[in-house]
Amino acid sequence: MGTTKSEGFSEEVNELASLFKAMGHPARIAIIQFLRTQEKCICTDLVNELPLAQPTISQHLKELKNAGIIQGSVSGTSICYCLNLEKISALDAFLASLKYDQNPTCC
Amino acid sequence: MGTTKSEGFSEEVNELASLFKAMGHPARIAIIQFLRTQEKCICTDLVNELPLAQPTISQHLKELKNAGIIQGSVSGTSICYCLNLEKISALDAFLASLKYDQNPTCC
DNA sequence: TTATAATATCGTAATATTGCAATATAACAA
DNA sequence: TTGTTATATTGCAATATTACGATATTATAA
Repeated sequence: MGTTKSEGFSEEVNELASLFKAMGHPARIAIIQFLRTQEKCICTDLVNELPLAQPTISQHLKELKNAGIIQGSVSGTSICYCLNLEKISALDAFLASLKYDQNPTCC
Repeated sequence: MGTTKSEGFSEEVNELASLFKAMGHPARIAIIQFLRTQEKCICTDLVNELPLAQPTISQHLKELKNAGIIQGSVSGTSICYCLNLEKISALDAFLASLKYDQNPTCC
């Protein structure tokens, strides 16, 4: 136990869950919000922006990257991280569908 | 350590993170998807639907409820759980805003 | 009242996550 | 080369999450 049980759930459900999970941390939401405002997104800026140590931020960036929510391209000594709109759209589509399919007679 | 650091992040960031976190589990996504299709949403149905034991499902329902993503109203021996569209919309709005604010020159 | 059915809570073992200091790596500058 | 700057990795202690059996609770049925 302690492990999340993924067998018995559809691929789609597991994929959505892991994307939401990747966004389920304030540091990672803050990173995403920051990326949105930046032309060039360098990790040093984040170290100055977030109340966390550099290794911790690096770890959060890695999780977002593993989930496919951000993409990073090396650019000399620094790295340009950007949002991957495909994944964002997948989550957005799921949430939007919930709004429209809602049974109005329930609760 | 081990605790998520929430000081130093805005209220909004913390709230979004905790909503995403609540959705970051396959069982909880499956619950949400199931609720969407049901007129009456009773936990017993979920027990037959999900590959998890009843106490585990009850626990996941509680987490969704604590996050405000679902609402439950007692109805005799059973409970009618429903989606709270307000929270769903908050997440949806956040994701939608990411799509539109994206800097096209980045990456 | 007693039984039954639906759901919640408790306790606990297994595992995962978080945060950071220390250290490594990699690219560029002097 | 040596230094410097930006980022990643490692190792680890503290805490959180997950799953479930056992048990409690609560509402109705008999």
